[in-house]
Amino acid sequence: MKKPLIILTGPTAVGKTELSIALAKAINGEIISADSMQVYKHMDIGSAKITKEEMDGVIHYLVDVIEPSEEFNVVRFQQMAKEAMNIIYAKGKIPIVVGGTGFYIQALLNDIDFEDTREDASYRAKLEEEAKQYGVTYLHNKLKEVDPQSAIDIHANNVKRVIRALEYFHLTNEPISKHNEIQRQKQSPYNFAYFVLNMDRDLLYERINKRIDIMMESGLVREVEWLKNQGYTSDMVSMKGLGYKEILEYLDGAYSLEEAIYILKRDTRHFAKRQITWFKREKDVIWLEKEKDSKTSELLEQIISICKERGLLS
RNA sequence: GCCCAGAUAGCUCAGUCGGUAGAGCAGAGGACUGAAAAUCCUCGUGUCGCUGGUUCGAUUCCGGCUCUGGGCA
Repeated sequence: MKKPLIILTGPTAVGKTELSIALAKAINGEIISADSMQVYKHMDIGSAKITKEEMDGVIHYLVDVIEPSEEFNVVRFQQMAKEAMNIIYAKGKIPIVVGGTGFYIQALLNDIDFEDTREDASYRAKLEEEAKQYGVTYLHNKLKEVDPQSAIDIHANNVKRVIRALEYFHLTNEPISKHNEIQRQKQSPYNFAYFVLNMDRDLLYERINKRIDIMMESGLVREVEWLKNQGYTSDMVSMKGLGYKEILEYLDGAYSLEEAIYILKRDTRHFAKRQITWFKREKDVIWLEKEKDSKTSELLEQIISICKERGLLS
């Protein structure tokens, strides 16, 4: 018998948090965050991290659990999220995965197998050096030799993914394209309902702009200054997050605060668009349209009735 | 009031030695299977301010008008 799993996602600033709390309370569930930034400690304002008050007693996993200097990625997410799910199931409750990182959700939902494909930092560094030295085409040609399918799928300019494909081959002697092909066939081991909350694009962009103004008022600059003073640097994955990257560059004098805010708003809008593109491609997704005057209770009703239809709730 | 410079894509601007135009940004679409808030790909028709004139033909040259900067009074 497949175990139940509810997913609630959507682009940044659409209003996932509020709805997720209402949902968790209504069905006595617990929340697992699928957010690549809210996992980090000390990064509260820029990641729009849920506060203790907002949680309102609902138990959250994977929020505020690792240091900004630590490595975090899909695989760690998957492991930690699975552990959290087991704890929740043991209590006889339903896990609700909430957050905007589509890749993480996919890895968890379809239980993608990453086991035999560790990363090799020194080999990566070597390839990065080669890309700099001989250009992106050189690396891409290298990939063409060992994994022609990936060379077709991955654009030469996409150095990160070219490197990952080469690294995969280096470690396993198998093309990553084959691995992807197999993983893509996977069916989810869960009885799930995958909700994507979305709204009119212009309205969403307005909310994003406004949210960033609020972040600035709440002291985003101070937060980033503090992180900088703690020794966290721009080469860390955590500091590449939206809000951190831009403010850090402002603090380093790359541009004025006004420019930094403009870029931050713009890049956050671009990010939201990419998120939507991701969810459009995912199968078995249930879109929830949030209108300007939608009430949380109405959206909640929709979610619950669909969950009941699918046998997730009685 | 006079002088000068502008007025071209949502914005900033380029350009057409007269044959109805193109960049950046914004915006849109897409990819993604151990960096994913990362990384990468694709997409440019708009009364060329209005109105007369010259011309086979004007966004381009000439005149007038309107508006916007700047200067002089």
